Amino acid sequence: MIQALRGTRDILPEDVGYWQLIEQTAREIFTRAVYSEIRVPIFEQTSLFERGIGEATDIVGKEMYTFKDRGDRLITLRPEGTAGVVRSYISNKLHAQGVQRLWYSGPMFRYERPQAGRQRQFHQIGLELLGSGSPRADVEAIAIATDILQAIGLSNLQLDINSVGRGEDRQKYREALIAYLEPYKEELDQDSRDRLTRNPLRILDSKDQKTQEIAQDAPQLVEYLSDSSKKHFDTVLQLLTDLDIKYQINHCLVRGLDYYTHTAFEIQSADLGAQATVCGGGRYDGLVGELGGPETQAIGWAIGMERLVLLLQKLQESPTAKPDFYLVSRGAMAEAQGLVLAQKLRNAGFTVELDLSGSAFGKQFKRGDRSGAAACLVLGDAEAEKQTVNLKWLASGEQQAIAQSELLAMTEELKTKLSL
RNA sequence: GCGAGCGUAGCCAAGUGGUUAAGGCAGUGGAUUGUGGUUCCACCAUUCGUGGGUUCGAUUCCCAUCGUUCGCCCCA
Repeated sequence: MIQALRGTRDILPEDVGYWQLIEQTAREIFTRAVYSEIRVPIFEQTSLFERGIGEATDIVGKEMYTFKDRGDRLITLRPEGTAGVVRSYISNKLHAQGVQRLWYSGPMFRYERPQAGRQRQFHQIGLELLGSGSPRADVEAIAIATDILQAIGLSNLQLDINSVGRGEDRQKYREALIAYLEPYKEELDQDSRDRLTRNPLRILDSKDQKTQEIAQDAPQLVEYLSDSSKKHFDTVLQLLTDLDIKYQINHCLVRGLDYYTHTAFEIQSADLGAQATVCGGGRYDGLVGELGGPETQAIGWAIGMERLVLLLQKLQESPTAKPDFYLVSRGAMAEAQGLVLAQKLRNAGFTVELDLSGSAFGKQFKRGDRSGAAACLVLGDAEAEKQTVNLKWLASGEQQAIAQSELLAMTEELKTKLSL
């Protein structure tokens, strides 16, 4: 048997309702803030991600799906959305049109060990706001994220926020941190020792007891922030308070992608396992310039769809569509008329499920009942002969014979009855 | 990339080194050849993820492999 590749998953009809709920909610909220959808390619030149995300990051170093195509081009399946959107912003000179408010959704690919809430092909909805350095831009972006999460019914979420400063601030801090930690090298846990040169900021977040103690007295990133960066951060926090968005400052919060500057944030759920982050993002004022565009200030985030679905599954049954009518028919003439009637009702705006089995009426009713339909439409030889149809409301059992033409003429009445 | 657990039907599962692998849900057919939600009956795994080994004999023990779950790492 051919099985789906490791870390990929089929989203089956029984679950697709969750996905549609999330997508629809996000779309509405984006639209209200006048964000436009952008659709960019799923694969790009490998160098885009190397330059954008950073050569030293885990994502680029060991998680990308990279291959050569038949034309010998080095290609990578996108591991995240921002680099592609920024590339498009530059290629299409969108910067010439002022501030760009964009959103996207779709699959991303990372070669990781799968576990709950982590797959190799996973899906994100993301926002990118390009062309503004205002703290209000940061807060608008964050507010849209919290609105979406709230609108789909999630609570018990926590917003962690930090400022990672400008690239050069962070570089200076990084050096100071390494200088501080170096003497303790032997006392650090194995993971942290490995991170010392690669990603020292993450050491502050280590779960190891001893490492925690050492990290207590380490220099703090805030001390290295420029005055303007501090001011920006303070304003962001003030604006969040104005919007009544609760947050927690987390000085250890750093993001794994090199392009972040100033504001960095994560939204986590306590109801997930180790993969608790449902939304992550931040400001990336250097990226557009880095990739060959004009210096442009920007902020963005991405939501992990699979993780949201996991949370929703705990909260509610999968939203499924129930038909208004279930059409029961038996006999050649009746079945032909039934198909025509079903189509006409559908065109009039009703959802109609057509029983194709040709089995006994009893069986068809049983299936009709299970479909959750409000009513059955029954067509047998007798009805076909007279061009009528029996309308049976399943809740009450009440049944009436109606001319087919009349049924189609009473759509308003039916819609009222179905509360459509 | 590292550590640990798991893998019996579409789903949930019981089971044992020995001729025929419980049960439930779902599905299909029938009781009821024109009327559902209840009930009853029948059917539904030559096979226990896959490959190899040990054994007279393995779904059961061992190894490998694939998948999955949890944690580390990383991240959405």
